[in-house]
Amino acid sequence: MSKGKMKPTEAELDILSILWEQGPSSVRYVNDKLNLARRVGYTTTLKQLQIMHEKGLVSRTSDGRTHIYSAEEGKEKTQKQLLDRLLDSAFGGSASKLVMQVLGSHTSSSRELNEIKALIKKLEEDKL
Amino acid sequence: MSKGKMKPTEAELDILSILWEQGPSSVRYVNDKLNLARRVGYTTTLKQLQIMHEKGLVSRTSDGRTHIYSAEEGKEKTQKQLLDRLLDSAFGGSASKLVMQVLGSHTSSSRELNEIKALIKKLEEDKL
DNA sequence: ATTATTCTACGAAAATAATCGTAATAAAAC
DNA sequence: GTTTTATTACGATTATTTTCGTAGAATAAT
Repeated sequence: MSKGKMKPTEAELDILSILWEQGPSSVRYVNDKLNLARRVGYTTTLKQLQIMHEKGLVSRTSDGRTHIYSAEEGKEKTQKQLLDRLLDSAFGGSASKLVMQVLGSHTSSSRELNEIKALIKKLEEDKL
Repeated sequence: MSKGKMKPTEAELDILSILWEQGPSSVRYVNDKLNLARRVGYTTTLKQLQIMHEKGLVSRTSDGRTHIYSAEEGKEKTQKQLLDRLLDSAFGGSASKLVMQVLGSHTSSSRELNEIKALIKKLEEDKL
């Protein structure tokens, strides 16, 4: 199963988020976390993780009888992949359009805005 | 069919992009455009547009026998909806994280960067 | 006016995603 | 040691999305 550009589905992304936040986790843990947001059966989560394992989205080790799953791709890589998809499909490839959109409709702290400004400055300098 | 928060699927988004760019279009036109990127049968596109019409994603008028479809929701509203979804599912709700990601991995022109800077400045002023 | 082309409508198949039930087994509790 | 609980494996079902074939009607071409 080549670790190629596998695009996670919605449900898979929910699970990946948990693994990113928590690190290696058991099915039980992931399922409990999922159930904070919506009702999902244990075997559903189990099956999802098994499928994700086949796809190479997660790896797993054994702790006694139970399996411990970890996100295989880093958070950043997957985020980039999803962003690229959206950028392409909904924003005609214009990163700045996307940025304007999201900055305009979500509040960011001064600290966050400063970070963004710093990045822009860096980008401008690199351009010279 | 209430015009509520209908989330377009991938294939629907492809079509909406075309309608956004081109404005009101016939099935033939949309299908031709789609086929520049991938092979899709005419009746597939037709059916998609019919379904989107039922969902209220597009409206249509008649030009003789042929139907002319238009995107019902503005581009911006749909973009925001999709961004919100991604922001939530993959970026834990942090707009700045998303912005940093996308700015860091896609080139933007000086002009675009200036626009973004201007927006940030405005946001900072509003904050006072 | 006959034939070919171009539409829409509609059903249904194929593909993909998500859910769960049951069985087997291991571990834990009693 | 027997019963209860927890875990994996796996098939099957359901739901959703995508695709297309066929039929019938309107238009265009010959």
